[in-house]
Amino acid sequence: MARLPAYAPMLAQLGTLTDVQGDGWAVEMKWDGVRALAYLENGTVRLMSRNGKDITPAYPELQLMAGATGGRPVVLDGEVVAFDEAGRPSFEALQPRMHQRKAATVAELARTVPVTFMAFDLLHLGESPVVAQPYTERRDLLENTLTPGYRWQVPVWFPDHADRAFDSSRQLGLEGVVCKRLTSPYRPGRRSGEWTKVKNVSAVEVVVGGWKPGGGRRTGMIGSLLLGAYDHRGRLHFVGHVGTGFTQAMLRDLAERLAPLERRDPPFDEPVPREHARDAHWVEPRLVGEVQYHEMTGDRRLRHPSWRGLRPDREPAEATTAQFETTTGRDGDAAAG
DNA sequence: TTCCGACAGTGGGGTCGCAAT
DNA sequence: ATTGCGACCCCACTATCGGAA
Repeated sequence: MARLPAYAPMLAQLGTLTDVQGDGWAVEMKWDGVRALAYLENGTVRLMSRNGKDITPAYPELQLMAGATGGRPVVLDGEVVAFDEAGRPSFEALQPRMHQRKAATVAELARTVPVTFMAFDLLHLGESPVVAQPYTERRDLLENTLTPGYRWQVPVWFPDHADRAFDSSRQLGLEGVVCKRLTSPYRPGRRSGEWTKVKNVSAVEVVVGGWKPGGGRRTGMIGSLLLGAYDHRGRLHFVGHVGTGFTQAMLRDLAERLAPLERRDPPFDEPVPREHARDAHWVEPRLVGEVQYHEMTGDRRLRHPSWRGLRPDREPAEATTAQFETTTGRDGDAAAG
């Protein structure tokens, strides 16, 4: 029997809701997990990461999926997802699973969160590639080929109305939506607007409490900024770094503004972890800037932060941790004591 | 001519494994 | 035993270049 050919996953382009107005779109929820192509043949499941690494040993429970196609060899595109107690996809819950190089023991598995494979596309069926067929055809084939199981699903898609689906994704605490052209073929390894992702992002104001020098092309310039926000008692908390989103001009401007604010000690009212404090230059917490981010991590740090620019119209006191609480939902402020 | 896509290179949070201390 | 570092996973972003539109 012929071995299944290797594919590279098609990638989505980042866009906004205005990019996906009108007819002809399939709208799917965006799952916050690990992208994987699943090769099902000869009673086994082989999982390959976006970069072509074999990640099969990390997710042994997905081997059961091998029996879900009636013995037909297939290549599936999907996302490996872990869910938190609230039933929402949680990249944080998935992280302990991601680095497994060898098959996990039963005892190890019992201590971790099980994963679910969300199969959203079909690239190969039996002896034939189906990548040239349009989205709708591939989805029909997928739904008729893969029998859903306890640890794998074929998530639904919606025709058009990306705005409504996007609202739902926000309410459900999901990452956003991915819109795909109904007529588009699967283009392995390519990134184009035929797949457009629209992500839930939040913007907050933060105080610059320090900076770290850059390396490589950023040698002699700012590498990243150390950010803070004030709690309701006026204590300045460290909320992470931002190292992207700057243009060359912004980096020069920031360096000029930060130089006269330099001080000896960290301005934060809590210790900054040593690995973050190393090489850091501290400044008076006067500069307020806007940062876009995806979510807060369990350590109350910004995930996927990017710098938007200075906010000279804001006072440092306006950069509050309360901004984060409204975006993360539950909290309870127990950390303050 | 302009625009798009691919690539390289910078930066982030996080985990794990290994070598140096 | 601790620490530092790179290799992975997720990513945002800038700057550049060649080719398509």
